[in-house]
Amino acid sequence: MPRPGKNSYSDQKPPYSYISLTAMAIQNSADKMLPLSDIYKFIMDRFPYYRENTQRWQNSLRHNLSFNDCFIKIPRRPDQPGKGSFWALHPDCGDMFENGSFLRRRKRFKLLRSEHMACKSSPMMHYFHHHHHHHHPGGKLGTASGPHHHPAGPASTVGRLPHFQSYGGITCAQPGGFKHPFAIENIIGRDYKGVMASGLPLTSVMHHLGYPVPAQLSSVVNSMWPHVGMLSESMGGVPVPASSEYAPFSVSMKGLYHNANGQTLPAVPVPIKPTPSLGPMPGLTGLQSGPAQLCSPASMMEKGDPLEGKGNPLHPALLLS
DNA sequence: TAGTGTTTAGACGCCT
DNA sequence: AGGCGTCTAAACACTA
Repeated sequence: MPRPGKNSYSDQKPPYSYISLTAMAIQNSADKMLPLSDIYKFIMDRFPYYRENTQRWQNSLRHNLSFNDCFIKIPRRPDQPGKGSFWALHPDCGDMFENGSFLRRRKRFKLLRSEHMACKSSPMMHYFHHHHHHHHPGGKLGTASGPHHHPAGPASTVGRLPHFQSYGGITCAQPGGFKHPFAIENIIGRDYKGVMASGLPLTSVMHHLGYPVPAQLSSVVNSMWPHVGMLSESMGGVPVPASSEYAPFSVSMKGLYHNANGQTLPAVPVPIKPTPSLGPMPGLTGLQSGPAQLCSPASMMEKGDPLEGKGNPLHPALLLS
């Protein structure tokens, strides 16, 4: 049984899918969003295997970003020039992975067509188009590139909310607090909790984009995403739910409502996929099992769990520490 | 021009 | 067998 060394992955392919690797990179960032180049960088820094054949895997990675609904594109602010957009995790993608492990993906995160349509024509979009169109001189808000015929789901940015989708990955709650060895927290590093505790995925992105978030948004949120009503109401001043900590893969609810200075922030719409079986805020109990809709970071191992088949895999935490 | 983003297509393995 | 998820390749468009 080979024990992991610092460079254990140097000559072999890490047991993570590109989705996992991308999710790791994004989760590891302070703002929960990264430009493509930084995602590349993260992967190459952590996994020497990917320092070669860059064209191949980077093409695949880009494909995944575009193809998978769990990744959302966030436009750059005018004062942050550069190539490409930022990429973040869809707040509803958390449950993709089992036990918070990046080695196994529970299910594919996919927006429904109706959700794409709803997003596209949402009043929220109108709001932001109206108030913040200046952020997009190019006007390319998600390249609406015709009908989606991809069998596995629309890959274009149609229906994505270029501004709003940027909650930058409300991370995933892990029911029961179980820390899978391949969980993001262990994979990325010890400061993960600190990052998560201090970061405001939603608001940081809002700030990043320079958007004011008026209270009137609450009503819009309620009309668009009734299932997040609790969230919007809470953000309007109602105290946050008692169980506001969702370790290890979650963001404190406080983080959603308060900025770094402890100020209460207004509502921010979170286009969480409607899930009839869930409560107002999916996964807020922190004890959910089953079809939780919280963002559980990923664990992706599409080709079987190495814990089962190939023996105990190398512990990523040992690589990253 | 290089990097970025989208889309299509084929192949493979796993699961039901 | 069929569905699904992933990987790879490639073509193409857009943009800094």
